[in-house]
Amino acid sequence: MKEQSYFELVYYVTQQIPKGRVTNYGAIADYLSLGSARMVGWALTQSNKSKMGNIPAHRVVNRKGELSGRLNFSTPTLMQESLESEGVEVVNDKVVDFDGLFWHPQEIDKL
DNA sequence: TCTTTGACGTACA
DNA sequence: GTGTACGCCAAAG
Repeated sequence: MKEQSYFELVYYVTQQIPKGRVTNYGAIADYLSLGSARMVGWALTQSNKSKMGNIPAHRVVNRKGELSGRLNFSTPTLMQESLESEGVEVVNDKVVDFDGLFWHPQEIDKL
């Protein structure tokens, strides 16, 4: 992969997240060596604001498995609805069995 | 240019 | 378990 802007890398990783699985900002940031999980959130914020609606940002949650960024979506419920639509149980804005559904970006290298 | 803010995470009291 | 503090880096004002 060529050197791209950090947000493009985040887009790529986010798109590689398998359906029904989730990951967190820290994992992506560490995988891309961004040095800060905030960069991931920043990129995702730009992604939803941009015309790029292909970014499954709803599969990215914080370390606790909480849907911290749902307010940034078109509608606050879109994130939860999308996850539940993929088979991910969400209760009280948190992913159920987050530890079990967690997906490591490092899996991309295995593909 | 400096300051503030942010979809975070870890450490510590 | 909760609240505070700090690091991290980029964008916006």
